[in-house]
Amino acid sequence: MPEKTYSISDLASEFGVTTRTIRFYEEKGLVTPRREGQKRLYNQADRVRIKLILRGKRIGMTLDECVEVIDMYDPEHNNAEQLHSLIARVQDKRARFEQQRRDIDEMLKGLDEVQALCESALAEAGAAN
DNA sequence: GTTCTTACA
DNA sequence: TGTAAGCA
Repeated sequence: MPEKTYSISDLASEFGVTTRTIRFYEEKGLVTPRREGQKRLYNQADRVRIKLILRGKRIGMTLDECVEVIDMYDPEHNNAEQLHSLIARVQDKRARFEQQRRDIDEMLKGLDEVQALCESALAEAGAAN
């Protein structure tokens, strides 16, 4: 039987993105839906690809990284390469995010200090007047 | 009503 | 990516 297809709005609503987003991904070469005249027709593979791209984006991967990983798909050989590559990226992301968290904690600490200084200065001013 | 392209923010 | 214009 013929493969199920989807319109751009079908996928947009399913994944909670706008049609603009999907067309944008196409411009970037992340997906290449077949055309029926002018209309884009997405097949199951296109659908999965978009789903994977959005998943990658959620974990901090750039669109380019998503494509790199997705295009490594190689079921003929376990996908070992792709999986190892993905694991490496995940570890890298984790390290970066943890560093960012430390940086933010430091800034928060700095804010606490400044705020405390300001408040004590106000308290003294109030006591003097 | 839905999708498309193009262009600007 | 959002938004808008002008088509089909």
